[in-house]
Amino acid sequence: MSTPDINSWQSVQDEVLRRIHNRIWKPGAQIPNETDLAKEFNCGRTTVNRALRELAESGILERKRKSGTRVALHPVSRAVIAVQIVRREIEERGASYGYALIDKRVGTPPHAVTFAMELAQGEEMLHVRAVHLADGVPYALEDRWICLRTVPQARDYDFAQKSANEWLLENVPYNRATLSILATPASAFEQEYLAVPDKASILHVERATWRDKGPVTFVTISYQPGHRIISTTTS
Amino acid sequence: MSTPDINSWQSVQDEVLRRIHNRIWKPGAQIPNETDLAKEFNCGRTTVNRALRELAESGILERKRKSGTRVALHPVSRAVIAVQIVRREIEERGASYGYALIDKRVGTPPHAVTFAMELAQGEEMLHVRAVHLADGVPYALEDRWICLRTVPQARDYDFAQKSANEWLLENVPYNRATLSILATPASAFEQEYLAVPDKASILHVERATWRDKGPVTFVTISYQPGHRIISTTTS
DNA sequence: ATTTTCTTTATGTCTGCACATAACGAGAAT
DNA sequence: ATTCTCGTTATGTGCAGACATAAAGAAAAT
Repeated sequence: MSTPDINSWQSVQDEVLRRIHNRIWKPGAQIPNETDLAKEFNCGRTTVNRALRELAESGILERKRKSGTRVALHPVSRAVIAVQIVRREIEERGASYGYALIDKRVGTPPHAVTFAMELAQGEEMLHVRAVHLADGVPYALEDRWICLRTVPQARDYDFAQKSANEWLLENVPYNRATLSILATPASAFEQEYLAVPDKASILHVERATWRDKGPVTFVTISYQPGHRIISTTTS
Repeated sequence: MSTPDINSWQSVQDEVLRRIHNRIWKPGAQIPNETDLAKEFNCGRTTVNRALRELAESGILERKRKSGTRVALHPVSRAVIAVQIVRREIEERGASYGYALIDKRVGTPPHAVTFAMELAQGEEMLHVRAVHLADGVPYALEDRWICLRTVPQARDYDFAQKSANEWLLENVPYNRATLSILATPASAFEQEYLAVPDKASILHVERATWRDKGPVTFVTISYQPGHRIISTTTS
């Protein structure tokens, strides 16, 4: 064989990627099966399997039993964004973190919220709003609805010191989550608490979480104009 | 053992997740090592390893050689967004796809572009602008700079029929990519071609790609107001 | 006390082998 | 021709055993 021993799953992956990038294996074309590749690379089939499995997960290859493996025609690359507590986000930028509770009250959530949480209307929930500060300047607004049926202990917790963002993460585990990113002009509320001009363009991240079948919370994080969400590179 | 045989990596993962959700294993706490878990679940260590490895990749567990495995204190959950060609995006919504080239010319890109592509200034690049239509209505604008040094064949390609988006993906492979999401008020250009009112809030996705060391392209996709980027759920 | 070296431990990976499972396609039964 | 059955094939997964490697902690040397 011209290729020297390629006997780590990482090096197999590298070689496969090289062949795809160099069009030795063209988009849509089938590649040799695992057994043959293992023979060529002089390694175990398990090793080849792991290399190819990961590439399939990342969308570069398409695999089907019996049919074999082919190079994806229109690779759907997956951009991964890290979702973490806002305090961490701010601290990672090297800024000092500050937090202020705006209000906390029980009420009936608007349609948009019950819809996103897959709930019928009318149920009372806890509404918590707060502002996260970076070096004393408003960095993001948190507008959160907490389901009191799933998280009754939230009613009595005072969110003045610790943000609901952190409190929930530490105390209420979740199973399932959705995330959605959108842009809107700044609302009057956002204008006031983010201290931005009229009609500024605000980036929002909406996130709903569930614990088993029970809805936990729905939150909108609204960032200062100019904020960017940056994806860590994949493939 | 109280637990019946758990001998697929998927079921091991489920059981581990169950214990984390039920606080049997608390955030920050160490969990038994692979060998012990394999014994308890009556399966091979390989199986446990795969289950735990995946959970570590998804940020739920933190693993370190010798130290062992612990439940992440502040899990950084990873939201995955699918990045694909705009035509597919539109077709998946059940709309008919349309495309129109706005202009194509050679010029010097602005600072923002050369910065994102990690280039010095002054190099001439191909600037292509186009609009993608869903059911005849503007869906997104594509504003793209193509590096003629890396992709010289782009100069002579006529982007009137096929969008640069698709042409590049089919003809110029890339290794590395960055992605960034932001919101801005609609520019005059966007107002005109997206047919939106003054000061509308536009969601942009910026993406730069490289082939080995060579910059390939930098593109901004600007969506209609109200557009959402939705993440596929992870764990 | 500080630094260096060694041992121990848990994870990381590779291997060969086995069997499970999806799915294509040939051939039989209708 | 259509439907059904079944063998073939490639991927998916499980296992035991082995060695590699990072890293914490103990022991030894300075």
